[in-house]
Amino acid sequence: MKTTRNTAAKTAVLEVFEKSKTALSHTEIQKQLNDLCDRVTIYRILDRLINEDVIHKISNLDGTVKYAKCNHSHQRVHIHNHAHFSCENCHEITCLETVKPSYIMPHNYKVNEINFTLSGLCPNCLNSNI
Amino acid sequence: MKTTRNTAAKTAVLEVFEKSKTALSHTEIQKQLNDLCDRVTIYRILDRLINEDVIHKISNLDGTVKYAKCNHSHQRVHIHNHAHFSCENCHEITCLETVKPSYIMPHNYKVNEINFTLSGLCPNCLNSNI
DNA sequence: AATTTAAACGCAACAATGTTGCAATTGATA
DNA sequence: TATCAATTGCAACATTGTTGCGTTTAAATT
Repeated sequence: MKTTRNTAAKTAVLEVFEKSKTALSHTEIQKQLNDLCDRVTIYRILDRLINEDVIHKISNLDGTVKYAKCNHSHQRVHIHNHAHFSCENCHEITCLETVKPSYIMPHNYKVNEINFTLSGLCPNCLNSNI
Repeated sequence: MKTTRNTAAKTAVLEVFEKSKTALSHTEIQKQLNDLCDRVTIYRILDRLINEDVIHKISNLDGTVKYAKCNHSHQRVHIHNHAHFSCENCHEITCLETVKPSYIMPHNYKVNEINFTLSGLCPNCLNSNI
């Protein structure tokens, strides 16, 4: 079995996630790291963190991709079935841990994963009277 | 006001959509058109068709983007709040027009659009005993 | 049918995002 | 400390999408 290592770059990426309340894109992470490591290294760290179930990947409506820390629900099988909110004004993406959609599927489909993303105005931008 | 024209390329793109039951990516459309027109032209046609509310854009879980014909619900405001199903085996994306999620939002959010994508196995692949 | 003109097009160039191969470096273990 | 596989940097490449500009063309007007 392959082991995983704690490197300076990985620690730095994790710190960036700890400090952020919202989901981050690869580019945003790169800027915050301030050239501590290569662009490619960040991609590989993100891949590892996803495999380790430390972060999860979010595909936004407009095609952009972001990453967010997982709230450790101590379950054996970790499914990200919570919703994400994408603000049209500030472009921040937040996890709505409490929002879980209910729905009725047609027969003959096997659902393994769901992605529920809402977009509009977040509380911050709504209050700013945009 | 700007007018819109019926060009050979646009007609061909529409025919491709008519023939397809599933959502299509830009690359898939290009292949089916068999170099009838330029890559860029397809992008511009897709943009126009979205503006005309003839097709809609779907961002998949894995970050890929596809387009599908709109089922004309003769409403004044056209909102695509139906679900999409993405098959993990054959990678086809289909619109689940009948599936609409219900959910409860926290206060202070203004929701303008929702994206509900489910992934797993479609009926075809489920029956094939993958 | 010929003229007009803005929409649509092709081409080239560019930007953003993500991937791969490989040699060099480094963390963790013995 | 020596070892060795995990990790990294670098270069190169692939894919996807955008922009500018000169040319072509649909369709309305004459």
